[in-house]
This record gives sequence, structure tokens and C-alpha cells, in this order.
Amino acid sequence: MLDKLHRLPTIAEGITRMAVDELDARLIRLFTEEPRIGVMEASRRLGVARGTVQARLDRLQADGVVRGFGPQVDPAALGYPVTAFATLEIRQGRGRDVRAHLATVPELLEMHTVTGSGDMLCRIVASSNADLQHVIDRLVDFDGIVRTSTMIALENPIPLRVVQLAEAAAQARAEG
Amino acid sequence: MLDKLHRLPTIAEGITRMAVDELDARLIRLFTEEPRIGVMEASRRLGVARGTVQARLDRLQADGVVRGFGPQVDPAALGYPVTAFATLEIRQGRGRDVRAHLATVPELLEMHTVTGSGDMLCRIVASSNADLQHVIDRLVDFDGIVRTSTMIALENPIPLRVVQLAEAAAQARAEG
DNA sequence: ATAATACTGGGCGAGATGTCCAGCGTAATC
DNA sequence: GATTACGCTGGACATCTCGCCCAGTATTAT
Repeated sequence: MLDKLHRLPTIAEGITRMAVDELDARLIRLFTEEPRIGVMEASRRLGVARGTVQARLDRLQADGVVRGFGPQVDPAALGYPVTAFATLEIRQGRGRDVRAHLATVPELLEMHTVTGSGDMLCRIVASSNADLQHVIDRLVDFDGIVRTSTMIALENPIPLRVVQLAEAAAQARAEG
Repeated sequence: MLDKLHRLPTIAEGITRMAVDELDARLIRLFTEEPRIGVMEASRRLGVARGTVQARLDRLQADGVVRGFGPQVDPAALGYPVTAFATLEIRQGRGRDVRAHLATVPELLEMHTVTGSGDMLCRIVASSNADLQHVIDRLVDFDGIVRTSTMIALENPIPLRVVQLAEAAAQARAEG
């Protein structure tokens, strides 16, 4: 199991700096490309003992590098093929309330507070361009949101990826 | 296995519209919250036969609703605690080349082409604010990128989430 | 040189997995 | 109304993986 003896990583916003070596990176790549293979098959592919793979996986999870192996759901397949990014400008002091409001909108997939004129950046989805308008209306219909700006995503040439980052981290570490 | 008899979903950018019922939504929620439980335990929790859970999982994956169960890697834990969003304005006709260039930068986690003055929206990470400058330099050092604008993510009050969307889809379907 | 750590390769039992099946209820079709 | 199709049930089965253990060895740091 993941939660047996290891302590949770000290998450202090940036203090976390883990040592990921080349084998870890290969492990991450392997499980990213073929999640279903299991520890046994992975040890064969990587040419290391099963116990090693098991230990590495445990460590990666204990260190927080690997958050988990949850299902990756495709919003488009759920009937929400339209993606958009909206920046919201918030009136001073209304941040907390706005957050709570945004959390209630299911089509809002994630939200960041950011620097710049827009205070919040939201990723939203909709079932159509027409529906997108409804979603935005629902999103913005709240006291404290001053101004909004929306970008509709046309294409996603580079979908979310992290393996190359893990490999970069491993290489950076190897080079000292 | 996932790839046995089912045909791959007809991915035609938006044509995909799957039927996700309430049990599917509960399944997705369950596996999202506790990915390690397995089919057996899931059937107990949901109060349905094991075969049903197995069939549902197969169908969800075959339909593309669930892409897979790959590891969820945390860039911060890898040593990249700083997240930023950059919009790039591209000179006409240089899109393809720019894409290829962007793909080579490991700190670039995802990229969308979007409407508006910025043509591309990039999500990037860095090991520090100072490093962010280097990353952006590397990103932008390419012929065809006219102008850029960067927002640094300060906080992430609503991390990427989809279960509530699946539940909304299930409810929408139930209501006809 | 010595200690600590990590990997190896093996063994162990418990449990889950993938795959069958017959029976049955519901819903759609004729 | 009768028939068909479909999905769920609950049970079976052999196989395999899992999590855990261990002693021996190699590698690294002290």
C-alpha cells in the first residue's frame, strides 16, 4: 500500500525538491505509456528486480512525486468537447466568496490565481459553443467579479504531459 | 484487457458523446478518490456484482471516457514548484514550426491554440521565479513568435477535477 | 576500512484477476 | 401481448500478481 510507514512529504510550496534518478524517470515513462502492466511486468521491462520496482514506486508516492493512479477522464467523451480559458478580474476582498462560487460550477475544471490584470484563470468546458455562453453566464453571475475575458481553445497540439519533465529532472540531477 | 473487442471511439472532435449514467459517475468518483481499491472492493462499495464493475470499466475505457490509469505526477515534487501561463502571438504561417519547437521544451506541460490576440496558450513550470525567466527565454527564442505575455500562477485553489463533471453529465442524461 | 544503503533473487500465502456460465429481470421490438 | 435483446446477478475456476519476507552482494558514503 501507499500509506504504510512513509511520512507525508513536507509540502511547503516549493520546499519540496525530490531526487528523481534515471530509473525513476524510466519507471514513470513506462507506467505512463502502459499503466496496466503492473509491477511484475515493469520489472521485466526495466531489467531490475521486482522488489526494486516496488520500492521505487512506494518511494515516489511517499515523496509525492506520483500522486496516484486515478482514472484520467476525457471531458470531450463525456459530452463536453469545447474547452475555454477565462480570466476573471475580482473586486478587492471578494476572492474567498468568488472561489466558493466557482467551485459549484461543474464545468469549471480548474482555477488558478495569477499575476496580471486578470486575477483568476479558469479552465472550463462546455457541450457546444452555444452552451459555453451559458456556462460563462453562470460562472460570472456573481457579485465581486468585475470583468472577464475568454479564450476558446481551438486545438490542443500538446496535451498535458510530464514524462519529459521527469526525464529532465533526472538528467539535471545526474549532472549534479 | 482494454483492447480486446471494443472498437475505438469515433474521435471526430466533438462528435463523441457518451452515455454516462449514475453508476458510471459513482464508479469514476470512487476510483478517483481511492484508485488502489481494485475491482473487487469497488463492487462491494457500490453494491453491485463484480462482473458489472468490470463491464462498466471496460466500456468506459472503450468509449474513451476513461483514458487510462496512468501515474499523476506532481511537477512541484519533481522540483518545479513554479507554474505560469504564457500566451504567444505567432506570425502567420509559422504555426507548425513553432509547435515543433515548443514540443522540445520539457518545462512546457501543455499548449492550446486559442482565439484572441494570443494565438497559443502554454502552461509551463520552472524551478524558481528566476528559472522561469530562463524557461521563457528558451521558449520564445524562435523565429515566428512575435509577442508573449506571461501570467504567473500564485495559487491553485481549484486543482484539475472532473468527477463533478461526470456527475453532471450523468444527471443531465437521467433527466433526458 | 567500515558502515549504511540499495539491489538482487528467491520463497511464501493471500487475494484479486480474467474468464466463463445459467438464471432472471427489465426494456425494447415486433 | 408475445418475443427478443440486453444487462445484472452470483457463482465457479485456474492463473497470476501482490505485498511481504529474507540472506547475500554490490555500491556508496563515512
